[in-house]
Amino acid sequence: MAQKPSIPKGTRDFSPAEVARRNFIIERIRRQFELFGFQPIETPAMENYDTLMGKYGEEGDRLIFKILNSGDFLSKADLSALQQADAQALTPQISEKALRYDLTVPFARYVVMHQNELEFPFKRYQIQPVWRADRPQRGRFREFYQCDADVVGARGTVQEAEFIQLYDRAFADLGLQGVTLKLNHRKVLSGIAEVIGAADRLVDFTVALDKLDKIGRDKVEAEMEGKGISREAIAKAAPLFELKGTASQKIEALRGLLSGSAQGMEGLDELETLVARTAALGLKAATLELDITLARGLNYYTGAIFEVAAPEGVNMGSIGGGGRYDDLTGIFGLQDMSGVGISFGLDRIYLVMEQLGLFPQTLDRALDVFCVNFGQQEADAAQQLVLNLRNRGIRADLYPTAAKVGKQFKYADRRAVPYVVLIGEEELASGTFTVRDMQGGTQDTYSLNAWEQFADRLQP
RNA sequence: GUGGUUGUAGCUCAGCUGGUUAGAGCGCUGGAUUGUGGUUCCAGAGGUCGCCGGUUCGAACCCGGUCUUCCACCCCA
Repeated sequence: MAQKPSIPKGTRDFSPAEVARRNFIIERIRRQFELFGFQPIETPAMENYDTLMGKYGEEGDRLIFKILNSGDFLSKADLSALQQADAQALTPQISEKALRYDLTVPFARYVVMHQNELEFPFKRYQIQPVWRADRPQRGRFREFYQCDADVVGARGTVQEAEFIQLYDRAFADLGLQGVTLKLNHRKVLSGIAEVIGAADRLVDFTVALDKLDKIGRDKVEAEMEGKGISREAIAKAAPLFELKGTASQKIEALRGLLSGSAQGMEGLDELETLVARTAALGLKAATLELDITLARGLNYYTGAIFEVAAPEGVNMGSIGGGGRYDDLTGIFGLQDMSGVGISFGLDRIYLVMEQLGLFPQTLDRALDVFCVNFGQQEADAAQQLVLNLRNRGIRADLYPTAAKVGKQFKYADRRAVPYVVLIGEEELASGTFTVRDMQGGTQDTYSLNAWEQFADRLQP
């Protein structure tokens, strides 16, 4: 009995057309990464269990794919945890590796391990798959690609401004107009929590605030209260719910609220600098928006926070995100190494571009010239012609068998080949080949010796 | 992790309150057309009804479990 084939939940196969489109996105993003001075690295699909655990919060730990040890792993384990059905205690006993959950923590590990070989500030980019044991949904997979660019070893806001430009150029290069670059600052969030007297409830406060767009002010306030934030504190935060206007106007309004918080004012100064610099440099495809409700990755971000929203009308979670983390390498023993980075979510960008019909049609064409096979002798001549064309950089192929001509034409049609070459008995006798323009339906004849005339027509 | 949803031919889907041989369109194969695709006509192949178990004289249909899909949470790219 044949086994019914399947792949794990949340994973996908990619067809030739899909790979061509994914590569299109990757190439454009990579081009911008390199134009901005980033260098590529790659890291293993698996990291040591201890490298990953505890870096993404409790929720993150749950979503990390753990790899079962090989061999007779039970004999080495302390099985009391198994008897008590305590998965949390048992897992480290039987697993010492895990699949990469993101590209940032492996990068931090890389920087610490290779610190003596690196030139700081070190600018790296990395385009690789990551794995999360999440429940799949549209735009949410268990295996997906991230495209990250990070800089470590430099402080200041110049780099943040660079990343805003990088985002914008990449989306412009992809032809994806209308994305929103949301900007916030961890110090501003901390400052708010400080001045309203809820500094110890920072995460609960920001997580609730983050839902403002989705559930509205009343429910946000109710959730804050439910998390133990006092009514008095919530009342003090009222100006947050009424922020309006341009980024500068919002910053002005926040200065009033945060005047009692040194770090809050520091965050506002940085945001103001970033907004001003971005205004001076200009944006091609994206708009910058100050969003005080943006609260992501608070486990390690310490400065500016970025998130990218798809163009309006496209139902998709964030298609990118990033921020500054002052001490990510500290946990691996390298202190005072400030970093800042951004990430592009390849799979979500793909879905957005597909929905908006932004992929170039030429991506569907994998072959420029297709040569019909009429039999042994004709095929010999055809093969030589095909090789000549390939040497010119033209994608050309010869059908492998002398199948019916109708069938071969149908094949060429399916593969969207623009030109079909015929070298049959007649052509062979006269030393020529016939070219059919599949779109126009016209046919021309060239001498085999003058094949470059045909090549010139394809590549003027 | 919580709650819901989906699964029938390669694809998109019909299939009544359980009842004989499970259908359509598209696609596929062959032919009309032994040197011409995308149009047309004719013929044909193709299905353990996701999987396991249960109820029943009888299950694609009812029940339980499981896997999968999609959705809302949680969280996130």
